[in-house]
Amino acid sequence: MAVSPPKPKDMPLNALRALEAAARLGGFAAAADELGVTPAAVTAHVKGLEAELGAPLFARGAKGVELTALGKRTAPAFAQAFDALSQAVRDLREEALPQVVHVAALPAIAQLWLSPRLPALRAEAPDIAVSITAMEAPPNLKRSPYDLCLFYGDGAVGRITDDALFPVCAPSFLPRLQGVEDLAAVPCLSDATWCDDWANWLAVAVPDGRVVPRGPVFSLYALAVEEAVNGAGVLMGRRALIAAHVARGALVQPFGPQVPIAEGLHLWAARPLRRSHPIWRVARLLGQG
Amino acid sequence: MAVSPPKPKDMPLNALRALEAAARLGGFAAAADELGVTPAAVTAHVKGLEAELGAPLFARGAKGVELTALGKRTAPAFAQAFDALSQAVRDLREEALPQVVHVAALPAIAQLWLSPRLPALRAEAPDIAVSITAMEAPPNLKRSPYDLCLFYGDGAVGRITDDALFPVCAPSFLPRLQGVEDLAAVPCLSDATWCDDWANWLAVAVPDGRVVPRGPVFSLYALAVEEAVNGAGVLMGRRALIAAHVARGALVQPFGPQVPIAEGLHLWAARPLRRSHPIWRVARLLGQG
DNA sequence: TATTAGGCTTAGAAAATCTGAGGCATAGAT
DNA sequence: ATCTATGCCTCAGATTTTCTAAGCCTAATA
Repeated sequence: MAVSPPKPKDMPLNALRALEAAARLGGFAAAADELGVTPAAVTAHVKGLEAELGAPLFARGAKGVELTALGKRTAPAFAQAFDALSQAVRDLREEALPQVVHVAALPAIAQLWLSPRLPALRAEAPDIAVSITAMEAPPNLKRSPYDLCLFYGDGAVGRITDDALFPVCAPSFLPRLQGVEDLAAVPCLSDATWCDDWANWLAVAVPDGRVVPRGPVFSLYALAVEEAVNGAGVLMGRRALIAAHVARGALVQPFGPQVPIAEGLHLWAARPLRRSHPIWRVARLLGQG
Repeated sequence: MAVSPPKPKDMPLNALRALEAAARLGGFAAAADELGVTPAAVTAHVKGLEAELGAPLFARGAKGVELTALGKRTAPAFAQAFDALSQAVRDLREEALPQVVHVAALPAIAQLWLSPRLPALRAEAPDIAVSITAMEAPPNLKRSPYDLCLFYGDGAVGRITDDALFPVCAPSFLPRLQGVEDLAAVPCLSDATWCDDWANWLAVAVPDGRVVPRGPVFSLYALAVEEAVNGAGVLMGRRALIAAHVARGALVQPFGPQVPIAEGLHLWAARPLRRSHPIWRVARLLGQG
């Protein structure tokens, strides 16, 4: 029976967060990814909790981990608590700096769609600073410090614009593209993550389907666009992203139809907002632009 | 505009906890005490948050700190979130080890009142393990991993027993105590935290009040009791705590009245419990004993 | 005027946390 | 049946966070 200060240490908060993420995402690797650490760290955290608890929270299998009954019963409470905490942090940030709006967007969208609209945004709302972070996938808004997300998606809510595919090239490149069949003879630029765009367009434009496009692949769509502008080849363009270049004549459509795609640009916020709120104002200005 | 992994680090959880505690308790020193760290650590945490936030959360004054308007607005959300988190941890612990009940008690109560009752408790509920932690002040049940608290208090809810003061000594010491006035001539044992007990009893027993007790002071009441049993002097006893010694004849009351005191033994739980719950069973068994 | 209480600062120490490399086991593919 | 990919584990060492200790400062109190 100890007397004075036998500090009954609580469980470490970071370990609890790891547990929560692993439980919610169904795996240590996914949790590690969300938390921005290695899976080994998550392993260690969960193991520490289980050791202090004296009972396993996950059943380990070769195909991954699964929550034990104990974990299943207790995990939701942690999710809620951390949600509340994240929300509190977001509110705190916002109260402290109400004039900064953090936008998360796909790199291509950030550079090709959002960037050209920023001057107008600044003009309309000079009091608001817009900070943009590019990332491959939409963040978990409940856990990340972003106010708005701008990505491709396929619902109706939050849709800003639909999109369509069509080939484009520099005006100087036009002579080399008399018809669709010329595609087999010129470099066909494409993006690594949208590698299906060519096939999807060809399926409509050349249903007989004997044209197989070849050409360099870029990991950044904006790079491919730049190359197309420089006359490096023909690009399968996404209307929403190359509209500015087309409008200014830097890119032209040599032939063929515009093929609508299921996904369009979507903009959404972390939560409902008052109409007077800076985040809401930015969303409205972007949605109209 | 960074591209891939510009990890937008969240605020550190431990710093947020320090902020919450400081806001709730109204000072860094108090927060440090609750968290079991030095005030310097709390200072650093809060300063870190303020730096990242770009706005002060506390107004520093020489007499302590006070929340700024920003802090006042945002602190409650953190308190709620951490409450939820603590509750989740408590539930987790309980689900994992439903048969262990953690009791927090005043050292004197733990040793002199609770300890003698443990054998009966074990007999009645052999499936439950009772773990006891002694501490000077009741813990914040919302933030500490204790299931039951056993301390002196003065309400009606949760009261187990009232208490009263009267002098006691070893039977071998009786000859030296013919009357109240002899108190001035013998060692009067007392406890450091209950230093008023002698005065309170004398105020009733000897209203004229010319007796001034002198004698060793102990930081642990149980030590004073032990010394009294060993014939070292006369102790101002608290009935609830020395009942066992009196019953077995190790201590006797030489003279004078029993003076009721306002505070009695109180037992309370962190939250409402089902009657079948181990914690509830322990509480009931203690409340009846 | 001394004392006390509460907070700040700094440098250094301690502890938590993370990484990186190597392993193991299973599932599905060749 | 063997190969490959996935997902997790372990361990040692590195890094970062967090903490302490000691001294200073200010305002209120005695």
